Amino acid sequence: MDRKDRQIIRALQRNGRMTNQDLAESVNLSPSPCLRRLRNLEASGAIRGFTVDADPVAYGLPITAFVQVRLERHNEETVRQFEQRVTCLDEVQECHMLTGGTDYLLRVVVAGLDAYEDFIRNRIHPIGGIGSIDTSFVYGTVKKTGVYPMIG
Amino acid sequence: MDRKDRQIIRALQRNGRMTNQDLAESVNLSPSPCLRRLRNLEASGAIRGFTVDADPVAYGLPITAFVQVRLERHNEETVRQFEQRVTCLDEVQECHMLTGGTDYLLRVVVAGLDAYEDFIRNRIHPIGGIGSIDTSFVYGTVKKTGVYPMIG
DNA sequence: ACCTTTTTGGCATAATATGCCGAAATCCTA
DNA sequence: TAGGATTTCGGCATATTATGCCAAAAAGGT
Repeated sequence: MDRKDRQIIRALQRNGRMTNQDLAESVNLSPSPCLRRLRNLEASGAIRGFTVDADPVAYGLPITAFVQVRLERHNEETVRQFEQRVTCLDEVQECHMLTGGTDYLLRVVVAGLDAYEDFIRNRIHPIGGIGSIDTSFVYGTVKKTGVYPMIG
Repeated sequence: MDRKDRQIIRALQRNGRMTNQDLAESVNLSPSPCLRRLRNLEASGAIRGFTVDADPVAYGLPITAFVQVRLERHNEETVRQFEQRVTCLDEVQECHMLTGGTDYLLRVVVAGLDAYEDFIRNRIHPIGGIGSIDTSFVYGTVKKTGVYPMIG
């Protein structure tokens, strides 16, 4: 992972579907070595994959919520059960383990407030072992970028 | 935005760089109308862009933090100033406005704990008008997907 | 300075995207 | 439900792009 690899990543974070020729030009390489670097970044896991940034409202998911979850107990079985079940829920876009007061932070997308109530009651609570849930709804996004800061 | 458009979005969320021919096959269309739908989704804003999912650790950003920010006052000038300044900070990958106890939730990536301290002291605090900052570091990610749940 | 290893650039071929056309399907109205 | 208008589709020709291979240049070590 040298300076050129980071340039390639940043260029693709700005436009993940740009052609290899444009990518090569933007990092001052000819197409051949540029494509080889890209494939190496994929093979090494530095590039996990490519995605599309779709407007959730246009898609039909107008509600985004951040959900802070605390477990009742932290024995292995409770933790394992929670993580395994949460991974299977399509509404959960992310689930992170956090330092501080809460154990997990989830980002959840749903079609409406009624769908959110259904999600909490019939998807989350049945998992069991949950101590507390604290929901914050997103009512505006000031910034959203996938471009990492420059290094070196 | 019909069923096929949502299929296209979900397919591209799984692999944003798949060829139009593979995409067409996965949604049971021939390449021509599939590409036309894709271009329409881009033009309408339903598709905002394409990105690469890069491993921040491999890139050189091992620390990810969620930062909850409350402002001292909520007059227009304080809010405008905060949002304008935060948008310019490369370490800030996301900034959302939230219901509940905190005004803003930021996702921040940095090269280390010292870089985080520098970020808070020399980038965030100088903005002014900030009431409180509550940082939670990510020490594990249970799930991270860009694929929306199926609708219809 | 020499040799080894790695990375690069160019080229030929295969795969893909793009734009345009007529045909099929869908939708609206009577 | 029949008719006509509108939308969406599939196929084809052309232009653009990706891929794999080889020799040359650059980088690194002794």
